[in-house]
Parts: sequence; structure tokens; C-alpha cells
Amino acid sequence: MMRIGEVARRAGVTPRALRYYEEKGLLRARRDHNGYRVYEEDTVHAARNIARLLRAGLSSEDVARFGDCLRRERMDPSPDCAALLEVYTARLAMLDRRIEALTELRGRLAEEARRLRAAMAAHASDPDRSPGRREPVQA
Amino acid sequence: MMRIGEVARRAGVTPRALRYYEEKGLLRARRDHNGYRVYEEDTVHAARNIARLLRAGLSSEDVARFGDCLRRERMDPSPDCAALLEVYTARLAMLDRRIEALTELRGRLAEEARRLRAAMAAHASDPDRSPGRREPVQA
DNA sequence: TATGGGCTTGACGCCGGCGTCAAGGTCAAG
DNA sequence: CTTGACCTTGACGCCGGCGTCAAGCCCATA
Repeated sequence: MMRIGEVARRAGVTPRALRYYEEKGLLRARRDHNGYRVYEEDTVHAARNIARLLRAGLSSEDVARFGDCLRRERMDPSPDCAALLEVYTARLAMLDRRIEALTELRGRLAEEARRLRAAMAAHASDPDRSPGRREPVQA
Repeated sequence: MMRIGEVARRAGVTPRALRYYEEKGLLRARRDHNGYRVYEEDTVHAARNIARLLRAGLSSEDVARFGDCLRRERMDPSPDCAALLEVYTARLAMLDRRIEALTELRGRLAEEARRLRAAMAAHASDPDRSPGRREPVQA
């Protein structure tokens, strides 16, 4: 039984983040007589897991589907957590698409950079060109 | 000499986008007596180039550094466009970092998915568990 | 009692590249 | 003159994961 500040410190997140997680249905909290949020021990694991998954690029909607599995320190799979697999699978596909897109983009940019470099080299060695141009072409 | 609508059509962007580019210093426009924006021919190329580069993942700040080079149909390099190379290079590095991060994440997710699948398979083949050996665990 | 630290809800800010009204001016054609 | 296409500036909306006030309650301690 802890309050929000302690959970936050132990999980390495901010109280604001914890409230946000709750708002998004990732976390539940009971209330003390004075209205303060009260958390179980395993909430620390949950908060850690949530933050990890979000940093990893999952959306809060994705993470919500992990449900109680989040509360285990090491999110070991079990049959009741089958949804995890779907989420992972879908997300892997998404990542593959994003990686592919970035890679393609990288290729295009690299190509343009290559062209640019070549043209500049040609330019630099062109005798007609800029007589007093000092600076070397910087890589 | 064209007005915004024509440039937009010919460049394949919206008038709103053109105003935005101008606001960000990517484009310049003169004004007609009535306040309408008036553009040169090469603005069509510029707009096309800008849109391309933005779609490619460059920021408008990056693109701003391309300056007048944008106005050439084929953004052929020349010494006064040396900044292009810097921008490309920096951006390639960024892309590499992003791709690397995503790839690493992909690896972690794939690993977790693998563990999960394995555990579920073990569960399914558990003699206590599965009475009739039916469907294989779905991928 | 007064202080001060922790807690509450509510709500705006951010970032980027525009989309999408809103309210109104301009001008050629019918 | 009226229509209607095209133009203007201004300003809010979006999306996600919170950061960051603001205003105010709870409670232990000096």
C-alpha cells in the first residue's frame, strides 16, 4: 500500500504519468479515505512495464491490451495473456513497415547525397570555375 | 507569373501548404496590386522539391537551408549549395539512428513473442491440459 | 497554530505540417 | 448588378504522452 509519489519514485516515472496511465485504463488505483490514490506493490512493476513499452514505441492503446499481465515483474506469458501475442505480432508488422519506409528513404537521400558529392567534385576540378575559392569541400 | 492556385495545381500541393512554406521561409512571393501572391515559374519546382523533401522526412528547418537550390528543377548541386550536403549527411545519420532503434526494438519484441509462443505451446501440449490434440497453436 | 510537503482535479502547452472553417476583398463573365 | 471562382488573414484542430501551472485539501511536525 503506497501512495502515488512512492510508486513514481520506485518505478522511475512521474506522478503525472501514473495519473495519465490510469486515465488511459492502463492502471487502476483504489482511494484512501481522503481521496488519495492507494496502490498495490505490483503497481511498481506495472508502471515500469508500461513506461518500457511506451518508450519501445507501443501506443497506450496497445499497452492497455496487456491488462493484468503488466503487473508481473517479468511479463511471463500465460494462456490468459494470449492477447499479448496478437499485439506483438501486429506491432512487429508495423515496425517492419516503418523500418522499410525509413530504409527506402535513406536510400533516396543517400543517392541524392551521392549525386551532390559527385557534381561538386566535378565542379571543384573544373578549371573555368571560381578562381579564388579557398574552402575545400567539406565532407 | 502565376497566382497561388495555379502554382498549387502544377506543383501538386495545396494553397495552404504554399502559404505555410512561405511562413516558414521556404518560399518567397511578391504581391500584386490587390494583395494576391504572385509567383515566378521556378516556384513550381521549388514547391515540388519542398514537398518531396518534407515527405522524405526532412524538417522544414532542414529544407529552409536549401535556399535557392530549391528553385532548380533538378536540384543540381553547385558550390553555393554546399549546405545541402551537410543536411543530407546529418539526416542520414538521424535516419540510421532511428532505423537502428527500431530494429533493436523489433528484436526485443520478436524475442518476447517467441517466448510467449513457446510457453503457450508447452501449455497446449501439457497432458493435464489438452484432452484432444486438435488445432496447432495459431501463428 | 503555522509551516510545508504530498495529494487532488482541471486545463492549457508542446511539436509539425498542414486541414479546415470563418469572414471578407477582387474581378471577369453573364 | 450578381454570381461565383479565386484570393486574403486569422485562428482553431489534430495526435500522444505527458510537463507544467493553478487553486485548494490533508496531515504530521515544530
